[in-house]
Amino acid sequence: MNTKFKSGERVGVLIEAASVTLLDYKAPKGSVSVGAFVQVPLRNRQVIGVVWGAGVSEFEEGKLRTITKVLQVPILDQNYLNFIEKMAEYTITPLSATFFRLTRIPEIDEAKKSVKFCEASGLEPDRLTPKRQAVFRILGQRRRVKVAELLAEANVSYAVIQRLVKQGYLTIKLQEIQDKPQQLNLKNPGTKLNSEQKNAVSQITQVLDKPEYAAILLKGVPGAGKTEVYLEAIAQVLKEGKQVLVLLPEIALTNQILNRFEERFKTRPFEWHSAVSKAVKRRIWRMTAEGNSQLVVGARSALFLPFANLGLIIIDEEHDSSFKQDSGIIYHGRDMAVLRASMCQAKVLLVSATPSLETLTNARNGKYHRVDLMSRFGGSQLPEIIPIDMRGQKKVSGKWLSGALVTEIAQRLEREEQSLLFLNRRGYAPLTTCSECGHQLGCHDCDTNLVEHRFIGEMICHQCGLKSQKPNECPVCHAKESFVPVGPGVERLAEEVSETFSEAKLEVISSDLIKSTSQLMETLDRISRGAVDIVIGTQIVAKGHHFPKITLVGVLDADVGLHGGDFRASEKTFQIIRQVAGRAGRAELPGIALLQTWQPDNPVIQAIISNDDEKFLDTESMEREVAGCPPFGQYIAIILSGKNGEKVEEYATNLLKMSQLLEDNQITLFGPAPAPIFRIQGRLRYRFLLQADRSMKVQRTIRHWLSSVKQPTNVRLSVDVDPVWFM
DNA sequence: GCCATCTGGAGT
DNA sequence: CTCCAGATGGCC
Repeated sequence: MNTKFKSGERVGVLIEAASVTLLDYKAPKGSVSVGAFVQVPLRNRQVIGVVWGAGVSEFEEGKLRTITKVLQVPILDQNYLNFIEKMAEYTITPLSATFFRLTRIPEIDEAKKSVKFCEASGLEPDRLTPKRQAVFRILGQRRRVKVAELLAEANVSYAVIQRLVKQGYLTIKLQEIQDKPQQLNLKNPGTKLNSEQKNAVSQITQVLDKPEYAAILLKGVPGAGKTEVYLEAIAQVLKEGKQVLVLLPEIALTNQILNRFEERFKTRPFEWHSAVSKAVKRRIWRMTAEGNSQLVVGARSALFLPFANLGLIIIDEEHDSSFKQDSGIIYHGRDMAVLRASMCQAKVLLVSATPSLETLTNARNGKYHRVDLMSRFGGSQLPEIIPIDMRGQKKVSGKWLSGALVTEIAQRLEREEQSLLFLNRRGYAPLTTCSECGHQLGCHDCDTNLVEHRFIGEMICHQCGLKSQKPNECPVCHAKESFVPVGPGVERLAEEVSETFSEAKLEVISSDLIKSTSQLMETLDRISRGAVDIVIGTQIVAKGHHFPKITLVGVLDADVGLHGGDFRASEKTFQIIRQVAGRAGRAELPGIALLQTWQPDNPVIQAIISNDDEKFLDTESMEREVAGCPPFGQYIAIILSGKNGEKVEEYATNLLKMSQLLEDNQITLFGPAPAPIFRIQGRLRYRFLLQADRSMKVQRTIRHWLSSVKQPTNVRLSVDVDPVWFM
C-alpha cells in the first residue's frame, strides 16, 4: 500500500519543470497518497506533478505552498515509482524527464465519462404539445431513458427537454460509464501442441509456479511454434488473476499476430502502439491501473503502463533492435522489461530464434532459465545454408548475382516457386561519385553519403532523411552528367534481376517504398498468394512474415557490415541472415539458402552456416576481447551536440580533463580519443564511448563525473547506456 | 519548461 | 548611460 499524507504534511512532488530534485509542498485538505497525480503552484502558474514521497528538503517551512488539488486519476503503484526511479538511475537521465516523457497521463482533470439519463418527475404538465406528448409517451413505457435515445425516438430537440426540466416535469441524472473489465476466455483450449512444445510449456510452468521474479529465454528455430508455447504461459498467468504484457517490435504489431491472440482468448487483447488513438489509450491506461485489463500487446512504450498486478512480460523477437529507443529518453525496452519484472516479482519471457548475445550469455551464466525448441512444427526441415565463394566468380561491373544463384532462381521460376533475394541496402546505389573528379555526393547537413533512390527520383541522406534532387553537374569540377552509381542497392539489384529474368514478376520491399502498414500487409499478402515470382527486400523481409511458396533465399552480400567500427555488426549479421534464411521452405516444400560471400572462412559466416550460436558466442567473445572490449561488460556512449562547434568541443575537452575520476573507478574511455566530431543535421556531435563492468556503481560515477563539469547552454548532452549502434 | 533577473556588448 | 538580446538559474 502506498504511504498517505495528512493535510499540511510535507510531501515531495515530482514536476516536469524541476530538472534537479523534488520540490516540497504541503499536502492538501483531506489526504494525498504517494503516486497521486496533483496540481501544484509553481511561481505564477499551475503545473502537473506526482507525489513521490515524504518531503525531505531543507526548504523553509513557512515558504511551503500547498498542493492545489489531487487529480481524479488512478494512483500509481509504489512499485511503478521505484521502477521509474531505478530506470532513471540506470539510464543516467533526470528522474523528471524519465517519468514525464514515459508515463502517459490520462484524462488529467477530465471528468469521468458519463451518460445523461432522463426521468419523469411525476408531475404532469397542464399544456401538452405534440412534441411533449411524444416525450412522455416514451417515458411512460420506460422509466429511465438515455437523453440521446429520447431525442431520437421522440424526434424532438434538446430545447424541448431543457424546458421541461426547468419547469420541473423532468429530471436529468448523470451516470458514470464504468469500463467493462477485459474478459478473456481462459477455458478455450489452445491449438494442439507437439511433444516438444508440450515439454517447453511444462518447463516454463515450473518457473511460473514459483512466487519470485525469474527470467526465461525461449529459443526456438523459425517455425517451431514459439507463439503457441507462450500463449499457454499467458493463459496460465491470467488464470492466476495476474496481468500479462506482450512486447513486440512495432513492425510486428499487425493484425496477423493480434488475430492469433484473439483466436486463443476469443477476445482481442488491448493494443498499445503509436497508431492507437488518445481516447483508447486513456481507457487502457485507466483500466490497467485499476487492474481491469488482463492482456496488453504493445510496442516498447507499453512497458510504462501502470499495471496494478503484473505477472508476466513477454518480449517477442527479443533480439530486435527496435526495442531500443535511441533518441529522447534512451533505453532498451528489453532490459527495462527485465528490470520492471524483477522489481515487482513478475516473470519475464524472452523469445527469439536468434537471441542477442547478452541474453545468450545470461542464459549460459544461469541468470535466465533456458527452454529450447529445436525442430520446426510439422516436421519441416530448416533450409540448408550453402555458401557461395564469390572470390572465384568473374566480376562483371554492375552485376551482383552469382552464376549459382541465377541457376537456382531459374529453377524456381520453372517450378513456379518463389525466390527471395536479400540485400540490406535501400535505394539504387549506396554511393554516387563523379567519374571526372571522384567527388562523392554527400549530405549538406551531415557527414554521410547521399543515397540515390531512383524509383522515387530522389537523393536521400540515410542519416537525417533530407531529400534532394540529383544535381545535373558535379559541384566540384562542373562536369555534366558525370555521376556514376557505386555498389548495389535493392533497386539496382531489381534492375539486374529484371534484365536476367525479363518474364518474372518482381516485388521490391524496402521501408522507403512502403508507405503504410496496410500497404505492407497487402504486398505480403500478394506474395503469399503466389502473385510474385521474385521478392527483393531489405531487412524488412526478415521479420516474422510467413511466405509459404518461397523455397530459395539468396543473400546477396553476406559480408556487408561485418567490418567497420560497430562491434555489434557480426551479431546483427548473424541474426538477420539466420532469420532471412529461415523464410525458405516448409514441410512438403524444402528450401535452401545461398550465401554469397567473399570471406567463406570468416568465423561469423561459418557460424551462420552451422547455425551454432554457442560457437558464435565463443568466437565473438574472443573477437571482442582482442578488440579491447570485454564482451559483456557495460558500454556507455556520451553524446554532446550543438550548433556551435567550438562550444561542443570545449565542453568535451573539459569532460576529458576530468576523466581521471572515471579511470579511478575502472571506467575506461574506449575507442579513439579524443572522440571525433561529426555532423548530423547541421549539428556538431561529439561522442565518447566508455566501457566498464555491469554494476550500477558505474552509473553513479558517471553521473558524478558529468555534474563535476558545468554544462554550457546550447550544448545538449545525452547518455546512451548499452548503445545498439557504435558508430 | 518557464520566466524573472543578470550580464555584457553596441549604440547614443 | 540606455537598450536589448542572450545566458543563467531558481522554482517548494
